[in-house]
Amino acid sequence: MSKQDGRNRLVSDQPVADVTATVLHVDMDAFFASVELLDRPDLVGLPVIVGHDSDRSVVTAATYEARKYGINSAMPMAVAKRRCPGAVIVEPHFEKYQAKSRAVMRVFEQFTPQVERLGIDEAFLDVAGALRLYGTPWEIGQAIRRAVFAETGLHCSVGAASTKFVAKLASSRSKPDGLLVVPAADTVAFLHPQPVSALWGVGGKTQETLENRGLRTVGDLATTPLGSLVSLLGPAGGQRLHDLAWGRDPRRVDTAVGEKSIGHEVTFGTDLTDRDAVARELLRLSEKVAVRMRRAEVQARTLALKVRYTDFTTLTRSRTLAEPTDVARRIHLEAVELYDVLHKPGNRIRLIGVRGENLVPTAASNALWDDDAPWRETETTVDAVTARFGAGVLRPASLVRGASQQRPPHARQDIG
DNA sequence: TCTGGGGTCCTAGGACCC
DNA sequence: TCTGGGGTCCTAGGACCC
Repeated sequence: MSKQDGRNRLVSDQPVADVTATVLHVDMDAFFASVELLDRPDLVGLPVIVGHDSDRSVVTAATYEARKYGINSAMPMAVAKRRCPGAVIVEPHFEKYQAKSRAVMRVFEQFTPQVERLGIDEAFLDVAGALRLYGTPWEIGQAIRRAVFAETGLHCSVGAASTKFVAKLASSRSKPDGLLVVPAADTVAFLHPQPVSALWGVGGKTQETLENRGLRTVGDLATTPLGSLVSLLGPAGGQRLHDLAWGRDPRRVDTAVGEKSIGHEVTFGTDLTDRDAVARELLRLSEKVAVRMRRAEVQARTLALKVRYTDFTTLTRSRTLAEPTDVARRIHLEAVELYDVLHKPGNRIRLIGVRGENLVPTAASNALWDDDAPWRETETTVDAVTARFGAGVLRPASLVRGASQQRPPHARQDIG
């Protein structure tokens, strides 16, 4: 069974026979920092911080040795350096993390195709169909941890439960390098002593709201009438927290979760005041966004601009287009127009960002003007195009290769 | 202590339509 | 002349997560 160890972890260090905890959450331990240590074995055992060593940056990741000094990710680098002046600061290498991430995900897929990636260094696995082949969730969890280490040299922690949320909480309680199985029957007993901040979606603000009402543990939330939680947190938030407090989490492991938006943003080393300098940055960001959208074969129906001023005031402005786009110049044009409405001489811009939202698959609309794709006039394509742009678009001229680069004329008019 | 960059989800108000 | 309710879309802001 599970037990608390000297480091305040909860771990299942002996085999657990349970077969109800078929949702696994695997979370890499101090992922970015651990990847860096693979190339720098001389730093093992030292407090290491991954991040840019500059005024305006924050900690991206920290080894457990650094965390002993109270250093956490998202903490301002200046604060981290003050807390541990001897810490070694290492520049991040995201391509390296991406590569390791792919290697780790491939290990997961050896155990089950039911893998839902969650960010770069975690995943949910539904192992219900793998029990016959690989044994109990406990045995599968241990096998995964061994295989990940053998394949990548990295440690991970595994939580096993009957729902996603409890599995995720279990992995976090078993860190680092642990495994915790929470059988379905033990769920409520496991949850109720936890602090409210253990619940998914309870951050600093919500925690404060709840504690002001005397609600400190998950058990407190569970015994609070649903109506009280709803009036405190809104209909969705109240219902969700009440459900989670009783271990109810209807979300299934979903292998096909696609991106809902694609964006890039940048914080300047020195604030910008010049409108044209901002416009140039917007072009750079627009190009990055466009490239990623084309790679993902999606287009954005809505474009959003984000601006943060010196005093940290943050504004967003967005516009929904008459037809979706993945073209950098077009994204840039909209972003600059949105910015020009806000621009005032003397404004000091700390951050600027561009994001494409309301993503739609590229195929149907692009078939009209994509020179690389041979035009195939099928009934379904015609129907799809007609539904989107109206019948007038499908004039013979627009079907000629070469002329196809032109957008349907009327699609231009009602933009903006 | 002074706050990155990638995202998701929720709320609320207004427009618009039936 | 004054006034309904529901549904959907759009926009802006904020909390939260990794």
